Amino acid sequence: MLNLNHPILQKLQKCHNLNTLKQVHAQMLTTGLSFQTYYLSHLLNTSSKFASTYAFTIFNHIPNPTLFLYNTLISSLTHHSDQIHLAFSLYNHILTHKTLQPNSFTFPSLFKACASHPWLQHGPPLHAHVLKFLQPPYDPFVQNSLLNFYAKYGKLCVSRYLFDQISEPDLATWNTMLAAYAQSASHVSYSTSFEDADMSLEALHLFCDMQLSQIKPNEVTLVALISACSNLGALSQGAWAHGYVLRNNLKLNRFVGTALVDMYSKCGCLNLACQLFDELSDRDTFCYNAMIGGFAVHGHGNQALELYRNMKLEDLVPDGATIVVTMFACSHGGLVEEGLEIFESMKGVHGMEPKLEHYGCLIDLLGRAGRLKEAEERLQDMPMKPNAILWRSLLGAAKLHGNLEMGEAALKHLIELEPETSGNYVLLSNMYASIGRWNDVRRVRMLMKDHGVDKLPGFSLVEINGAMHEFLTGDKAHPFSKEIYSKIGEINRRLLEYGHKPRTSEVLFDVEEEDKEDFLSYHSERLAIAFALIASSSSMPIRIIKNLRVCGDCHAITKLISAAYQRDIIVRDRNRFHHFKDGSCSCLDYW
DNA sequence: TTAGGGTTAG
Repeated sequence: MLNLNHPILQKLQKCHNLNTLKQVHAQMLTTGLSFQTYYLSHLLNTSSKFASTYAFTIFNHIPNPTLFLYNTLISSLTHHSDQIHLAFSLYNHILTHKTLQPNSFTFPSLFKACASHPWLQHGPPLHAHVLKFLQPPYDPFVQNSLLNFYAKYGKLCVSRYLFDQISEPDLATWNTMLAAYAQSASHVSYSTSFEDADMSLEALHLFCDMQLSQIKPNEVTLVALISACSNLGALSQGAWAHGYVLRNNLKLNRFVGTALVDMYSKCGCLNLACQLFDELSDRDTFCYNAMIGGFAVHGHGNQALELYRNMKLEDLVPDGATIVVTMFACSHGGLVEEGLEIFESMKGVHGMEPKLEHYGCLIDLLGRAGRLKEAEERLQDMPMKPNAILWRSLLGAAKLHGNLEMGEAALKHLIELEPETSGNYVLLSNMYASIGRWNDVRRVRMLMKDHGVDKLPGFSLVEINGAMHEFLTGDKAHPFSKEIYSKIGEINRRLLEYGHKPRTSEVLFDVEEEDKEDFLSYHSERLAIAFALIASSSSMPIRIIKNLRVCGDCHAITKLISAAYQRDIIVRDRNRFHHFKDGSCSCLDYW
């Protein structure tokens, strides 16, 4: 064991600059090699960047470093993103060394480093080295770091292939694979696409497989499972996972807690999310971010701001994500001045440099509030190149406030950046349709055709008695299809009595008025609502999850249904939640 | 000495 009372180590503890460290180092070189090895590992275990940089300098003075020493130093260097290149240079030392070659301890930290940009490309060649230098069966640490790497590299199928090769996966291996599915799904976006849903469903299936094996889940397992439920909006399964934590005496630590707060919020149960958040004992910035984000997507701007201010009372410092969710809350709550103040405070108060996503929030904040000119100016003055999300935000604002010229300009940039994304064309096309410029609608349709773009099919999910039912626009595949369409007829007749006039301008195509009305009637969320009205208890709120944004007509009609049928309807669309109750919506028509 | 967990603009 290392003697921590050794005078050189005592001096080392007091070193806070390079000059004093150099003096200590000179003394260290007078000691034996074994002491130097201990000394280095001690230095590295402090995990401070200063220490690992200095250890690297000292390392170069050691005549015959052992593989143990190389591995220790590589691992330490990979903990700091700006020193990863040093870790790889040491790895190359090993490769060129006459008598050394990498072992099972060398690879895991390197694969961890490869799991993030800009080191992703280094992963596959490193995998080849594993095959060259190690003998199967491979060490579980190496296998797990490989699974994790391929998931982050965007090759989830390779992770799964490697996972399937492992005859008896251990706890960490199950957890790695589960987390890979859950993270790949949420990573794409907050929306639910077919692919995201598939990945989250796969996580749920994998958890079932795990239960059939002899491996008992731990907190890490449950975090992945709960995240998958958040992505799917699967409340029953998420609540079951919460129950699992309690039944099995797993710790409700801040990881599990944050995942649950996020899950309840993304499944539409903001009250449960709040209750859980209040009960968490060791909250950190992540917990706050999840809760502020929850208030934000449910349209509770003031509560989000209150929490943002309160986190300082717990000595917690906001990070980049805190700013994003809080500005989102301001943007969707019409709290423009408050949002601007937070953006300005990033640099001034918190010493943070705004990133692309923060400018995104800023443009959305100004644009949504109708301050289009300012939004455009801020976009032009940004220190980095605007991405597609930013232009789409400006396009959305231009559409909302009827500024065609700005919309057209934004679309031009968008098509350059994302020629294959249908949503961009649809936004502009709807803008033309809303003012009856059908020739322009046709022109956009042609443009879509030229670029080989198809309109993304809209779909909605609704949970009835624990089972998820899926509907596409105009879908007739459901076993109760006949009843559903007949219910839609009844709803339409009833809403006419409420004075509803369909907003046919929302239909993308130039068709006869009556046909347009039909087309609107069969948007996927209408089918889902009609089915829920038939199949669920009248005392239960209807919960819908939609992959696209709700169209203006569906939004108007859902408000009326909530009054006419006295049902609370909660819709999670691509961006946020809409709580329909007694004829109005929580978004205050500001979405 | 080495692997697996929560939040984030449209």
